[in-house]
Amino acid sequence: MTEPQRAGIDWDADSDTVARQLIGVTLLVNGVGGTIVETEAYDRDDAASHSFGGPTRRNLVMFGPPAHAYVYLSHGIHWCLNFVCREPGHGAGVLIRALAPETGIDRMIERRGTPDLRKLCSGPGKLAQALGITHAMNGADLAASPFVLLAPAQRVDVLAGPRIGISKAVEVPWRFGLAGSPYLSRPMKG
DNA sequence: CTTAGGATCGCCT
DNA sequence: GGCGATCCTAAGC
Repeated sequence: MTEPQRAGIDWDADSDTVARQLIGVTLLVNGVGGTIVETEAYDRDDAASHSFGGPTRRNLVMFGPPAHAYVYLSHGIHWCLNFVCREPGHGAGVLIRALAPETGIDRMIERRGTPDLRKLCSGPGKLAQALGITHAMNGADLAASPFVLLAPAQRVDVLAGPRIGISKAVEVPWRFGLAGSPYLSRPMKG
């Protein structure tokens, strides 16, 4: 096994900085994945964040060390993948909302039950299903198997806008997307 | 113990 | 654009 190229993320930075850095990074889980095209930042002093109000049984991983996976069940149906950031104990994270399917596409089609490439990973619940993310990966180290993070091959054009599906702090522009990508959960304005 | 409400998705009109 | 699925979490009594 060759050592995978490191993505070079500054995990100790603010969650919005990390969310922006993650656009263009290649994410593989057990060899399946592609280029991250959409993320959202969440932080402790953020009414829309699970970590708002301090540690609980569910959000405990958000208060652990950075560069680890925080996985939660949404609406009793969908698993969603987050990357913890900032210093240990802070309670910040980045929701991985969409990626461009590139590696292990057959496996993703099988898991999602559709051959439509645009429907494989264009949303946090779809992405988790396509990559085989479950609660078993909650708290897992992103620097170790089954995760691989690779730095962008070239400069990326990142757009920012309001986050999706929340009822508080709706105007905070902490959603980031790769400009022009057909694999976003929804188009970025501008 | 009870209950309201989700960082979503897909099918319906 | 609207809504039901489905179940866990956290807060309230």
